[in-house]
Amino acid sequence: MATARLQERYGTAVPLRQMVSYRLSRLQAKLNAQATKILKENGDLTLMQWRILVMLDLYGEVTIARIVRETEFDKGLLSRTAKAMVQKGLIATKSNDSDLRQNHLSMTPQGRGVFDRAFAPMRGRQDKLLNSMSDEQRENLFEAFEMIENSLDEMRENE
Amino acid sequence: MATARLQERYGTAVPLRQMVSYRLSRLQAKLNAQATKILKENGDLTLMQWRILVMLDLYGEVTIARIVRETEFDKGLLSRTAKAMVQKGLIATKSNDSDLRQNHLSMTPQGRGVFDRAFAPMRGRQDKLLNSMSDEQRENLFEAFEMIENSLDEMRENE
DNA sequence: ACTTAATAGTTGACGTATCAACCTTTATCT
DNA sequence: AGATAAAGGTTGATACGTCAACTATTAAGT
Repeated sequence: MATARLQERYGTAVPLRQMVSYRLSRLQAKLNAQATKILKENGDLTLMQWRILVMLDLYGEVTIARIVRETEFDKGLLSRTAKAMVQKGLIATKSNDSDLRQNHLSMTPQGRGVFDRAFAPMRGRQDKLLNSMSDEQRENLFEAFEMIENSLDEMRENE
Repeated sequence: MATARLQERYGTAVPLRQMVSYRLSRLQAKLNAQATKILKENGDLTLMQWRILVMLDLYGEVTIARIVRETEFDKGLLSRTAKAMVQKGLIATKSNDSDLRQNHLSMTPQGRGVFDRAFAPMRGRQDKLLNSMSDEQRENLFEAFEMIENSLDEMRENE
């Protein structure tokens, strides 16, 4: 493989369009920028703050460890973000008597208000993104995500 | 992922699996981590350094502005990365007499050597990722990327 | 029971990405 | 030509993500 590439080699690499990692990182950067902007304009949340609120909306009350298990976000980042959210009055913490390590997070009414305000535009943008494709395409896309992720997880194990 | 745990949903939100932005950012984080590791072990490049080398391999000689146009990477980041690569002897710069603003980047032989060494493992991982799906699935995936990106670009225009 | 391992969470260090300000040089407009 | 805008590139401030070290608490192993 490397030997076949010894001469003229402009374009020996895969074309840009087909570079998975690059394509994804570019797409993700755009999604990120858009979400960040919408959130800033609708309650001034950061993306990670929004994500924590989503978890609280989904599960009602969660620990940081649970969020880590569900999402694989970094626990350090989560810890810092949660701290800031408590200071802003968006969430409350409650320690668990039967396990003193745990710290349960929950939305405050104010947090709920901010979440509700950001929800519609965030949902709207997601729908716009997905509405450009058919149900089947959408399902295929999520399947592809899973396949790639699985294959990444596998590679990580075999080393 | 923990599917059994996902039952107790009282949120208004979409289930996690279907949150495009979240799914993509997680996938991208994993791809990123893997690539970073491979590059570190095969010549000690950073991801951005690798990407610049890929551009040089594809196009022979490029300016930063050209890379920005092709990839939409941040020009500040590119500038800094290129500077570091010159110091490491991976690339050379040559100013253009007919336009003194421009600065053309090209690979040094050493840069070529490093690129060649990293190429096989990087290509291998990409193939592994894509080989887990059929040609059709693969094509659909890239199409989906394009659709989402287009719909993002559109939204950005309409505001 | 007691030692060791695992889990929950916090913190600091560091690299990377993003954004805006700025300087130069070239294009455009009148 | 002269003024203004646009393009190429650099730099600084700042936010974000990642990793590892560390404390406290609980679970497991023998």
